Amino acid sequence: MTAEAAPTRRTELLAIAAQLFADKGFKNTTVRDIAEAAGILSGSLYHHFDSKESMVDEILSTFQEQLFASYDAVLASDVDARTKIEQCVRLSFAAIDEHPHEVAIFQNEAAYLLTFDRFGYLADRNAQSRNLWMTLLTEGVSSGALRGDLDVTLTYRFIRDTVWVAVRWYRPGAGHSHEAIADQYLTILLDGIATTGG
Amino acid sequence: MTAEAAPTRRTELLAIAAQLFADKGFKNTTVRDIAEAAGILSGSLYHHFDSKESMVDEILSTFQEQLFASYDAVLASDVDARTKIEQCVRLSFAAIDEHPHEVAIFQNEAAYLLTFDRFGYLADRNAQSRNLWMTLLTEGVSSGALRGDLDVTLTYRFIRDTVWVAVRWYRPGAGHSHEAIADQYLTILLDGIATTGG
DNA sequence: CCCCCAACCAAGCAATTGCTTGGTACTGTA
DNA sequence: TACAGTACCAAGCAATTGCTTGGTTGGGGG
Repeated sequence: MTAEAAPTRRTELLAIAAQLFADKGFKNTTVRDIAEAAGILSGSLYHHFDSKESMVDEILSTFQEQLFASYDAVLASDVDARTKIEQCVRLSFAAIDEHPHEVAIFQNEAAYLLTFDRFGYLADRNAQSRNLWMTLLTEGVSSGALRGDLDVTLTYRFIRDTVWVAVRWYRPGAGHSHEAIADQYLTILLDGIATTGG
Repeated sequence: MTAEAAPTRRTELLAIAAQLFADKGFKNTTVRDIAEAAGILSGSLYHHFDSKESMVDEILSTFQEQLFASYDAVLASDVDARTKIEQCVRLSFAAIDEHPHEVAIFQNEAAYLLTFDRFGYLADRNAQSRNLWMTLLTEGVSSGALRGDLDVTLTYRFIRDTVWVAVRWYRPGAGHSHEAIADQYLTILLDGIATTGG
């Protein structure tokens, strides 16, 4: 359905749609908005796509595939849990840097899109992400790298939320680099903001 | 405009609308949805409110007023910066517990609503909140209670995001209490998740 | 008994929405 | 020259949207 090497125009239109979906929301973006931004009429979009839903679908599924492939690479590597946690965090901030629109759409629209059957794969990806973090955190605790009194479920949620919600304010090429942000965040997460011995 | 002791029915309708706005989004909730949930016809809503916009407006402004009043109480108290930070965090999780719909609406719809003049006060509240946290964090750093190498702007964003985004998964009366969540979060924020001496 | 008024209904209007249909311009290939 | 395929236009339809209008109901105060 979505397969093979995409022609240019289709990809262009998806990028335009992604930006609008990210900025104004899916429901709040009309097909006429997308068409106007692309310099064509709204009906012409249906030469390229079945529906407005198909557009978000293709945007999100393509992104998720890339993202989880890079998570898998980290998991397969031969380092300890704490290092894997660090790498996953850095990787997530890098994803925000490279695909801000896609991340924003997922953050803002996932709950709504999940009410449709065709977006069930988003729930699967959520579960996959949850497993990943829970495994790493549990490993970290039992190996002694992380504090024993951690509630891993809560810690997972805090990490997930703080990392991804950064898409709301992070702008590529403005202020901090995504690497610098990841550094600061990891410092806070791992060692806290209080002075030691407080 | 919004003043004085509210009659019962109006408040009921606002509560119904708030739940729908929080669950499905403002744009994605129709006046017919609200009316149906209230057991009346959509036109009858306009006996109580000017417009759909007026409903969110009243929901959000009322909540923000309460919230910032309680922040002010903390700021006026005579304790050190670190204690004030702790109290503000606890207070925020308590707000999520007591007004989950209002918090969710503000989190999800603020960006969109800010495109209308009438919601300009939301930007003012954001600035007010930013000032509050930046002041407390800067005080904490200069008094030596917080680490000197902190980027206070980034730290402010991390705290703000992590606290408020909890509204996405926190459900009053299920699993952890909001106090327990605040405890865990403060532990992580202040002392980190790594074992000391790592 | 009358009147008032808050709360609501019944019906519908104008605008906006996603999407369809039938046709046209242009480009490359044989 | 004929043909095919891509990318688009022009026009409009059916459904949904927020909101309006004029009228009805039922309970409480005088």
